Amino acid sequence: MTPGASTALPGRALDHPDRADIRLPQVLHALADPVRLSLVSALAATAAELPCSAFELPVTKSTCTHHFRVLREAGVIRQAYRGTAKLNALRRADLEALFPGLLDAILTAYTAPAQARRGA
Amino acid sequence: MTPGASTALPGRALDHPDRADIRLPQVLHALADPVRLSLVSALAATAAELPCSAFELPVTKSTCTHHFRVLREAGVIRQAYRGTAKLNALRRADLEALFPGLLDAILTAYTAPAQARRGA
DNA sequence: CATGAAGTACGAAGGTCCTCGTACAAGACG
DNA sequence: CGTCTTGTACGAGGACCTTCGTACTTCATG
Repeated sequence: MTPGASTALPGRALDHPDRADIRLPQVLHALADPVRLSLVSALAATAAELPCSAFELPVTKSTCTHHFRVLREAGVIRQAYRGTAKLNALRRADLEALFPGLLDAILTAYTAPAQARRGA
Repeated sequence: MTPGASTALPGRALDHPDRADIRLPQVLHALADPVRLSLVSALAATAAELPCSAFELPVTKSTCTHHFRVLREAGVIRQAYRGTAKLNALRRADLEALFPGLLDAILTAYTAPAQARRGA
């Protein structure tokens, strides 16, 4: 299942798509899920690397692993092991180079969704 | 003004979500499909209302109807009958008010996808 | 009226996705 | 070494999505 992607990482290695292999439909699909949208929003808010356990999600660990994998395989986040934890970080530079303004527009729309909806 | 184009349509009526009911995940999901992305791109390029038959799609009429319905129910386009034809138009103002910059970012990413992909 | 064009409704097949439970692997630590 | 934490792998169930074919409606026009 691992097509020779082993490098010099301490633990296991993870497959990430090259910047040139990131596709817009896949990114949009990855961000079209509420759970993943909240993950990405949390990552963008901290601007740091977070382990999976730092998120409070309404799903189980298995599902969490699944969502992180979808985000990673779409090219939205980068994951790296550090001990038993796995740190997650947004691929802001890659996304900005490929789709300028897209991530910010989505994060803005997600973080401030009420301005045009009601007076709240 | 076009006769009877404001309140009651001459033929059948179509359900459109209110601006306040447009949801980001649904919009992203609607735009995550290559067929629908091409539809939206074509609509944005002409900045006019187009009938369904104006698009050359690799799918049948039934599938085309389905995709237009997904876009309409997500709040991305507005549809109106005119005779036997059905005109489609982007809901740019609504989308821009709810998700500033989102549509432009997606259209830019879709229309000019090769600039940052050089060397691949 | 008859014909044709544009689009819809309905149902079906095949695939994908989200969620979960359970069993397991890798590292930290006493 | 034994145990705990963190996360994975695998499979299953149920829902949803995409695509199509066929029959149908609606409207324009000769």
